Amino acid sequence: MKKITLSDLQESVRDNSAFGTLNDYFAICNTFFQVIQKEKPTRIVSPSQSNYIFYQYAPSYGHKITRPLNSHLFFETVTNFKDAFERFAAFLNDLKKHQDSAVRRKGKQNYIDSKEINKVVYTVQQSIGCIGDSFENSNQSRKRIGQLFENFIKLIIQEVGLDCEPRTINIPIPDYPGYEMSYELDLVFSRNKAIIASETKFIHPSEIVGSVKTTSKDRIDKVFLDKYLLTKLLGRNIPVIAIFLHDVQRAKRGESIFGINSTFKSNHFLGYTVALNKLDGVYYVDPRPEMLVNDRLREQIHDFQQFLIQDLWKLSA
DNA sequence: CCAAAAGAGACAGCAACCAT
DNA sequence: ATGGTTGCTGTCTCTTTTGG
Repeated sequence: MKKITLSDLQESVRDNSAFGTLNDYFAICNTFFQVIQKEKPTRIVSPSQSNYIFYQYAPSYGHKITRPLNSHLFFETVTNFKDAFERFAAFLNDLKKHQDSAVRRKGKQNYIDSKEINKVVYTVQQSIGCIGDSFENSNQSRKRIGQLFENFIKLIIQEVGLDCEPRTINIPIPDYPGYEMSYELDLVFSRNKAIIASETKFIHPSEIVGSVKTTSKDRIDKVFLDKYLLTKLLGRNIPVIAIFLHDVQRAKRGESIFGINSTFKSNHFLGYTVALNKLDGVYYVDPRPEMLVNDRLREQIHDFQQFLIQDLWKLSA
């Protein structure tokens, strides 16, 4: 059998046809751990925040450094991850069967309390991110990582039984007859199966718009603007939610190149909330500590697991 | 008052999609 | 095919705020 290397994984990330099912995501992550175990890249603990670590790849990959990984969420070992992914898949199956948040009453409370859903999603996506960080062409990697995260979330939402697809809609511009804006939406989802296929250029009242990005950064503005524009130009309230993986990046901190920076602009977030509109849900797989501490932020920002178990069902009820 | 941290903005190159 | 538009994200740099 051929030995699997990091460049094989790079190949997979570049392959646009390689991620049609959740199992494809399991497979690449699982393989990533095998490669890590074999090639043993240097593991570095961030001096500025000790729960974040980096891997540094071998000389043959240019000593490239991965993105920061939150060790509270990242599994790091093959067996732990394998078991956790199986529990994750089984839980999605339960959600699909019951079609509401009631599963939490059926002996699943321990699993829910463990917050393992966030860990599985985080580990899968960050392992893909780490593979991307070994690319020669970093911009190609960024593009693919963003696409793969969007696709991953789409598959999860589909897996619990909803319709969910990216969509480009045309919004008519009032006062300018014949003119319309073309507007790309990351995800549109609904429990109302039949309706979606028929109205692909518009948003049906039962549908929710989801914006999916790995970090909010300066693009948080766009999410608020989406809600504002869609609601204003379509003449009715359009529910818009946002799903982010995290909001940290590596940064030089004094002498060290292994520092951590937050990329979440909390004051802009609150400013947009007041001046434009409140979003219908903001979810992080790896929330920043301030989001859980600050009362204003805590009202609006929750973790991804809560979206999947509770809010998704309330929103689309 | 100064150093460090946080905030904000700019940028890179690629990809997807669409109209022509 | 071609060109225009929109979108992707990690890092660098510059500015502002913080805290001792």
